[in-house]
Amino acid sequence: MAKVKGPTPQSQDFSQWYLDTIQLAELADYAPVRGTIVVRPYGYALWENIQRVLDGMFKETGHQNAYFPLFIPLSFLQKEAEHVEGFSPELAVVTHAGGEELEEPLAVRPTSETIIGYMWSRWIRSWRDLPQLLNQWNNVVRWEMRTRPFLRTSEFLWQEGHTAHATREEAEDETARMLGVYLKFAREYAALPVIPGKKTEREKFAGAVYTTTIEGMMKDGRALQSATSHFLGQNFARAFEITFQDKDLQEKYVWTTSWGLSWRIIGGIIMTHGDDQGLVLPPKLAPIQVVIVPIYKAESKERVLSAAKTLESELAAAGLRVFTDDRDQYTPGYKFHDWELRGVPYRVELGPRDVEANAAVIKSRIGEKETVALGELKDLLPAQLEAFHEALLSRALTYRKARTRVVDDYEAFKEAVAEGFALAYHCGDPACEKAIQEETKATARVIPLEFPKHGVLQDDEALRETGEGVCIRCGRPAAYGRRVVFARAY
RNA sequence: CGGGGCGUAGCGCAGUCCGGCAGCGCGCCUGCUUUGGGGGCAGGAUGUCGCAGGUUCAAAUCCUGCCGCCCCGACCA
Repeated sequence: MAKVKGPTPQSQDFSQWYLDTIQLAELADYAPVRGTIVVRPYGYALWENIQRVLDGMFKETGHQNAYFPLFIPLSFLQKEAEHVEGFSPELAVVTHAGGEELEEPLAVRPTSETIIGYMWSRWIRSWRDLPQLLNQWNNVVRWEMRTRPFLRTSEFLWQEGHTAHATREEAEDETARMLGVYLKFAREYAALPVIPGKKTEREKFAGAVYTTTIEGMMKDGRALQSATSHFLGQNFARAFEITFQDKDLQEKYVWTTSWGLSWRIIGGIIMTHGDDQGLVLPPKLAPIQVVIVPIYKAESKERVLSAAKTLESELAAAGLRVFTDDRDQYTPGYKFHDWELRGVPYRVELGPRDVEANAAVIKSRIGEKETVALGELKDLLPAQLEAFHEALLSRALTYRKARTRVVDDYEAFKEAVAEGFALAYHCGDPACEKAIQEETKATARVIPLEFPKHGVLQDDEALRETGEGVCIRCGRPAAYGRRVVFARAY
């Protein structure tokens, strides 16, 4: 037994566990500039899988990718009142270039509504130019005061979708449709049981009419906003004069939406599924789904490695992302720990005894070892990975439900948000929300809603209930006609 | 911006009080051996002691100034 190389236990210090795990699993490392990170190959492979899946879903819903510039004239950000107020404090601004002071400072984009709005004002003339259904994969910069890898970094990677429509109905429909895409991605690929719904006025996007969101619960009971889809109304259309001539010959402002998902979702995956051994990755996104660890002595090395390579080819042919760890300098035990730390869903151990018996030992990242005939693996493992996904999703949902409490008095509310989610009535007054935050550190995370047309449904009966009540804090009549999810958030 | 802490090998740290050969663990390199849950033995490499100045025969250590990072708070789609 040698020294233990592993993350700080979750129970001891969850935040430290998170930071340790990212470093030890080689997902990312700190970069020289405060708040910036380097995404290492293993972490980037995870991001690429996220990109590939989501990009396919965007294309299926009719969107096209484009690319808008990193630099935006500072004046653009100032055209929409709420937008400028929301983003000014965290803007990075370029004042010098080419050895000279610039005539107009350039904002490094914190998001692209403004520059896209500007371009649309030039491109859109007729109702025939609508809808515009665009997406871009890029980086944005927001100079946050406190940073944390993946969750809040000075620069981050994401996708931002932007659409423009002829009617309000169409734009609102788009907003709900894309929330549905994110919800599907979260549940069916990332195994994250998230709660869909609307943000309160206080928590909405700066410049939106309203913001929809999916909110997840991390293993420490805190909430993570995992993606957002905004209905922007005509706010940006008016700011940038984006108009079109409609069928009825009238000149009208377009209706726009925007929606985004960032690498923060990686943080969500880590903190939802991980354990004291390290990462646990959902199989559909895992860079490596199955790792083969060959076990041999000098005399059996050739036989075992040959069998491992044959198996690798078979599994790859069956569509699995498989890797054979034939590093000679490490013992099998070391490799077991190493791949568990990296969250690989399934491991196949292949030694002389197994090769002799035409079998292998398999072990799920969250289960026990079992012996299986070699020939069965290519059919068995894909089914096992599917089951693994379901196990992660249901485990996380069970956990969230256990840490969610329906509360009707403020003391119970305080206890609930110290541990997880509180479902409570609220008056809807932003000042009251602020007071709650000051008194409990909790904020309104989401008003649970469903949009059945787009598959946006709750996974917990308690989130579906409607009703009238009085505000948990001030006792005034409640808004929204249902309970709101409150929690401490990342 | 307020409060606290830390800068010494790739990483984690001791040494600083009381000035006197630059250390420990892990990792890394070489060889032999080992390999079914983080092996063993032997040998080896690696330092602008955050930066600048000062005191001294002598500074990681004392003095002065500066810089950076981390944590807590404020801030934050």
